[in-house]
Amino acid sequence: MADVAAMAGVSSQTVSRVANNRSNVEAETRRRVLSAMRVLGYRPNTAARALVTGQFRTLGLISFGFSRFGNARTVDAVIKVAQRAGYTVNMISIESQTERAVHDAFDQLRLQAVDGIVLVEAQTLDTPALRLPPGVPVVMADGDVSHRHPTVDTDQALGARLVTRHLLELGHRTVWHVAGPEDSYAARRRTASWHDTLKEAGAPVPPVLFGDWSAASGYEAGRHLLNRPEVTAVFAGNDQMALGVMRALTEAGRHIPGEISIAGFDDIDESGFFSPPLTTVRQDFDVLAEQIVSLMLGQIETGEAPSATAFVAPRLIVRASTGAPPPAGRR
Amino acid sequence: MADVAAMAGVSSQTVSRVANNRSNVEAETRRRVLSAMRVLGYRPNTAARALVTGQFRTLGLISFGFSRFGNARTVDAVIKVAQRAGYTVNMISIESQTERAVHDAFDQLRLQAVDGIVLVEAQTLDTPALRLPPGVPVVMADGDVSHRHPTVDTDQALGARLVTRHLLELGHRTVWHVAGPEDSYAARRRTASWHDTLKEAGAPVPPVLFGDWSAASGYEAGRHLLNRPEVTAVFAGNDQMALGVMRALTEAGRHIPGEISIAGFDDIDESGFFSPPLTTVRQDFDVLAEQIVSLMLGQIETGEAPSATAFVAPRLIVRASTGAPPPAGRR
DNA sequence: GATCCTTGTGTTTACGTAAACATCAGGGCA
DNA sequence: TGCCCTGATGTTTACGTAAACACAAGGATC
Repeated sequence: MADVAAMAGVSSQTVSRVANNRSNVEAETRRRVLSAMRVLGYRPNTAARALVTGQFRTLGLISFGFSRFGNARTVDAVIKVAQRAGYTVNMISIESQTERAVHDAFDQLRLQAVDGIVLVEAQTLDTPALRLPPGVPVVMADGDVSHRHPTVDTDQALGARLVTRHLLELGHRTVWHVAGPEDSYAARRRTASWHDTLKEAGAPVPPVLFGDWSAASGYEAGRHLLNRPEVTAVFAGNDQMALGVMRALTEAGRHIPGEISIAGFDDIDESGFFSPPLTTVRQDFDVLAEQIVSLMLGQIETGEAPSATAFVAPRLIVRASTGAPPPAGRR
Repeated sequence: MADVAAMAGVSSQTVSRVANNRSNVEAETRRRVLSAMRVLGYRPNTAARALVTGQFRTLGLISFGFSRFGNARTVDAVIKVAQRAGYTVNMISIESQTERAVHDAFDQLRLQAVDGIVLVEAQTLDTPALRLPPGVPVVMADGDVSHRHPTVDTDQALGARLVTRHLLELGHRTVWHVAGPEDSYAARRRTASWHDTLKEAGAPVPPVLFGDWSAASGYEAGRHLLNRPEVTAVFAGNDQMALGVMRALTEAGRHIPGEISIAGFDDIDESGFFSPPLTTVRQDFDVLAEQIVSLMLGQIETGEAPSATAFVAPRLIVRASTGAPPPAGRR
């Protein structure tokens, strides 16, 4: 920086002003400084800048691996949006979802000096009232709304309602449900909404089967469903479990959707090519990420935590895995 | 830090020594300082530390989105290994795979001050001899070996060989291939190895069909294959394309593996639950990540770039989508 | 017993930047 | 004409840390 100042014949402070795009620099001076910067290949030192300003233009992101489709997509989208806003993303991936692990991750990020922290899939924590160390802006993605931090999430309830209604409208007497793990807030909301939608429609509410989001757990659930000849429609908490259910049924010679209709949630890239292609719910992760980052930047700038909760609407994608129930005689 | 020094009755330099775990501090003094640090909730300021040392304990990672299974798994594993080594990972996600975009990402990471940069799936670049700005250690994951940077990758050739041989040994006269995009180095190596394996076995080499890794492109390829009654075995470049091929065949009433055998590459989480479950090749991303990070840290410490190329061996996973060819009469 | 090395500690300094304050020239206004 | 305000720029300082150097005390070596 000193070299640039010398070459341009100005003080280092003026160079700083140009580097930060301040207004009060004469056009001619600015031009000289910029050209000197280019010639010398000057690039501002982030560490020194951060030392003075206390700002790092970096966001921390804590996530629980990429195996859940929604997590991977959310992380990817947040990174891209943050980049556009001139922020870099510092990632931490946690194996176990204990409060302790989250705290450690939090500590590490604060050591690494980030301006704010995004917590993806925060709901799977032991403690619903997670106490995070104060002093850093936080935004929860896909988290429990009761938290004291701003939260952004897909409208899980709406998604589950869309699927359930779709199946009822096809003529099914009721819809069975393979839920995600009980400690997942997203899973709980999907399940609650499925339950409410059935109630509203006056349909009987069958017992819930629980899975863990994996295709294997869906397969298990599917094996159970085989013993219930009255089942004609199944809503799985995500596409992987739907795939597992389909596999179990197909293996047993059941025809989908002729005998049983199956629907999922997420619309992973492969869903359109399952046998048969899967009816599911698509989330808009790009919009989700926009909201997350904008809430975060707002907090960083104002220093205040809005208690806002933003919901992003999902969309029903109808494919070949759902259809009318078989005629009563064949059940 | 000054407060800690005052409370412990030592100089700030001694506090610094304790914080950095230097040896030359008396046990008693160390104890006093540590307790003072705890009481005051002291945490070292990364920016100041980086300003002095020029080290950030941060790795930059450039990746092309998470849609490719291998990328997502590699990124996740690298993050976890880096964390264990006390490094944080700063991620950049690029949409288009042009040299220009990579350069921009590189610049941004250097601004954010990282100690080294990992480039995931570097092979899809326009220029095989990518010229990266010097001065920062680089490790390529899944990249062209001809580059001047150390590279770590799965042994793609071995994987393709395992699948192809497996199919030949089942009695198939030859094996068709749905390849990944031509600009992908991984795809090229899988294809080349498939080709060589057929040659070695004296089997005829059918024309290659190209896809873009997506299930949709696999479906396209599958439709083409339907016109070729002589096809009894297909090796798809990844599991998604294999799924697409299976979908096309199933739709047309073909039985897998009774009439046609299908194999993939990657072993994505869902592959075991396709209809039928998919024979495929599993890569060990954890080992891959270990190698990447260790090569990186080596470079950072010594300042020298080893021209090493490390290959990680994959493993064949045999499931129900492959079997003996149909008897000649039924072909 | 003198010299040297080692060990534990303190003092001074530099890292590169932006904030705070200081200065100076020129223009508007009474 | 004199005052004050504004805009462009320079000067000084602080940010929190670790490196470099200094120094004292004690033990080992000859």
